[in-house]
This record gives sequence, C-alpha cells and structure tokens, in this order.
Amino acid sequence: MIRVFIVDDHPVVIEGIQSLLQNERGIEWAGHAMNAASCLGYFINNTADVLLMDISMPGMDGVELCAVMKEKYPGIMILGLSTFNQGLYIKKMVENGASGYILKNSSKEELIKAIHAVHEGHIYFSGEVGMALQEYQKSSMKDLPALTIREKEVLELIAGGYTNPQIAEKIFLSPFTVDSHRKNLLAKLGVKNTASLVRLAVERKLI
Amino acid sequence: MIRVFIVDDHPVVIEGIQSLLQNERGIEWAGHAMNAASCLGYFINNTADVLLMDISMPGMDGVELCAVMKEKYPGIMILGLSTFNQGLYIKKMVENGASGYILKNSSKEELIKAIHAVHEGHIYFSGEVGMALQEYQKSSMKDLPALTIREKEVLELIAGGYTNPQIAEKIFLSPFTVDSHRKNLLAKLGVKNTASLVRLAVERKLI
DNA sequence: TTATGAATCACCCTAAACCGGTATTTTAAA
DNA sequence: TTTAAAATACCGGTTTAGGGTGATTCATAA
Repeated sequence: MIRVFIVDDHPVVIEGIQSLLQNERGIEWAGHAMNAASCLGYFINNTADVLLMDISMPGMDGVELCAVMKEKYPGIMILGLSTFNQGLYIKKMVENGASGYILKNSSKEELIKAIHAVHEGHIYFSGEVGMALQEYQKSSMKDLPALTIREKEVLELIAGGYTNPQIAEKIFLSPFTVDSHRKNLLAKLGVKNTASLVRLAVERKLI
Repeated sequence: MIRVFIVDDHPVVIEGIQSLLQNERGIEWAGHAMNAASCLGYFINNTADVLLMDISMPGMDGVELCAVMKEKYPGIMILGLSTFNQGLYIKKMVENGASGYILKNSSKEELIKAIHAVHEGHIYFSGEVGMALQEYQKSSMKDLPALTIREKEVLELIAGGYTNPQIAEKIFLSPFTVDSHRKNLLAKLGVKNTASLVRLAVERKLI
C-alpha cells in the first residue's frame, strides 16, 4: 500500500488528485497540507511513502521544502507537481531531491505510473516533461558564436585561474597574443570582464 | 514492436543483451554495432526505435555519439549502458540526449521496463542509477566553507560582472569594504583570482 | 587569385584586481 | 558580560585586465 500525501495551496488540485486516486488499489490517501509549515508539522507524528509537491507555494517554495523534507526523511519519495512545464523548475526540483515531476493536467494513468515508479526508487519523467527538460538543456548550450580552437584553449585556462603571463608560458605564446585571444573572447561572447566570461563559459558548458 | 539496436564494443555484452531480449514479446532485435562509425553507417539505410549505447567505446565515445545520433535522428530514443554507476557519466549522457541509463548488470525486468519507458518518450532511471545521480548532485554542493550573507551577496554581484566600485554603489558600501569581502571570498574558498572564484561559484551552485 | 579569417605579436593607457596590512563598530553567542 | 565573528572602512604598492589600434603570416575558400 503506497501512502500518498499532497502539498498544494490550491484546494481544487487537492480535491482533483484525491478523487483520481480514491478507489485506486495499492494507493492510500495519507492526507494533505496547504503550505510548507503544515506539511512539516504533519510529518512529525505521521508519515507517507510518496509526497506530491506543488512547486510554487506561498512562504517556502516547493524547491526549498523538497530539500528540507529529503534531508529529514530521505525515505519519502517526492514527485514534483506543477502547471508549468519549464525545464529550469524541473531541473531545480531534481537537484533538490525530487524523483520525478508531473504536470497537474496529467492523465490518471500517468499519475499512477509516476507514483509507482518513484515509490520503487526510480526517477521518472513523463514524455512531455522529459522533453521540456531536454529542450532546456539544449537551449542552454546553443546560439553562441563559434570559438576558434585557440580561443577555447585560452578560455579553459582563464577559467582554470591562470593569468595571461601564465597562459602564455603554458602554451608557448607571447603574452600579447594571449591578451588578444582574451579580448576576442570578451567581444565574441558579448561580456565585459573575466567574471562574466567564466560564468557564461561554465553555465553554457563551453568548458 | 520496438526495434532495439545496440552499440557496444564488448561482444559478451551484445550476446548477453540479445539473449535476454530474444523471445520477449513486443521487442525486436534490430542489430548491433561495435563502434560509433559502424553505428552511424547502419542508420544510413536502416532504423530502430531504441538504441542501447555503451558509454565508453574506442574512438568516438558514447556521450559524443549520443549527441550526433540525436541530432540526426531525434526520434530514436537512447538508453545509456555502462558498468559504471557514476553520476557524472549519467548526467553527461542525459545532457546529450539520452532518455535513460542502465547498468550492464541490470535484471531482465529492469532492462525491459527501461526500454518500454524510453520508447514511450519518458525519461527513466532505475533506482540504483537514480540514486547515484542524486548523490552526485549533492556531492557537488557540499564541503564548502560557510559564507556570510554579505559575502554571498558580493559573490553574486562579482559573478554578475560588476566591479568593486559598481558593487559598492549598488549595495551602499565603501569600495574598500567590497574589496575586503572579495579578499575574504578568495581566502575562504581557496582560490586566487576572480576567474577561479566565479567558476567554483557556478559549478558548486553557490549562486 | 584574392579576400577572409585564424593565429600571431606589439604598444599605450587607464581601470581594476590583488597583496599586505590595520582598525572600528555592530551583532550574536557563550 | 565578555568574547568572537561579521561587517565595516582605509592605505600603499604591484600586477593584471581591459580598451583601443595596428600589423604580419598562413591557410583556405570564394
């Protein structure tokens, strides 16, 4: 019997999910909370197997609550729940311990399938959500001006913390040349200093 | 009927998987390749639904091949295959378009389940693999000296590309103070310049 | 063949970062 | 209440980065 608890600030969603899950064999309704605090309160004296969690709530948001719950009760499997199908949110939930993520307008079948999968310890995303996640990962890597081989090389060394003179020595170039490559990198990538350059390079996986 | 193709440079693995999948209803053996080149060659005149792909191969590695295949044939679902249960590899495969990842010593049931899940467009990780992935995400964020609130604030602005004078103006501090915080950040995090600082901050998700 | 871009090297100047201190005030904890 | 940590502020000096500008060599693609 999988005991399912839900945290969501929308009564409609709680009602909807409850009605979808009732009479579903193997699944038991553990209860619900409408904010992070009362969810934490419930788990002091009670427990559940799977926690359906809204991503956007008043006060502490889902991402944060997810981290706290996983810290306190690692055995409880968390399934993110949202109307938004955005890669960034999905990624954040998983980074904070969620084992899956479904949309509020998912079919009953998908909901049941997801609950079973995370309860068994798997990580599961429905096709729609998984697509958004992959699209997001892709989008974070494209539309960048092509860097030359030398520029990439210099960029990696810059991000490695080397100064122009050090880079010059390392790859047998004049410090002036390294400086030129560095300036070209700033210009090509449209940033104005090393800090922005390195951030962009790491975030967009250029290095 | 799900047509399954496998790319792996170990004959034993190919044999093993083939024997596991034969006589499995709903699954058809499309063929195999022992390196990236012959895999690409096969798909010029043939196709498949699910591609089981080894992560480590001579020549082009699985991660790269994964990206190329997804670029050419987005409809083919890729399932990573490896003996290593390491978060970094798993993350890289998914970032390059894989829809799941299983270990070579998985049970028949897990293999079948994973093949069906990715074929339906879902993203699926078995419990064991998912755990490694989440452990990896966590490990990349800990064991860092605690930063004070002000330090975090300054760090974010540094990574945002602001200079000391600009930061000072933005948060109503003396440029000297900002510089002090900056020095403390470098010392605390054990790095020697802005480039390393920003890289560490982004990679370990401090910002 | 002639552009074009990559890769190289060079100089000047200003601004910013980095290094090494010192020192006060505020806040929070023991 | 004493103490420690955080946050604040300052100074001088050296190194590095950033802005601007120009030039040569080399391969290769139009």
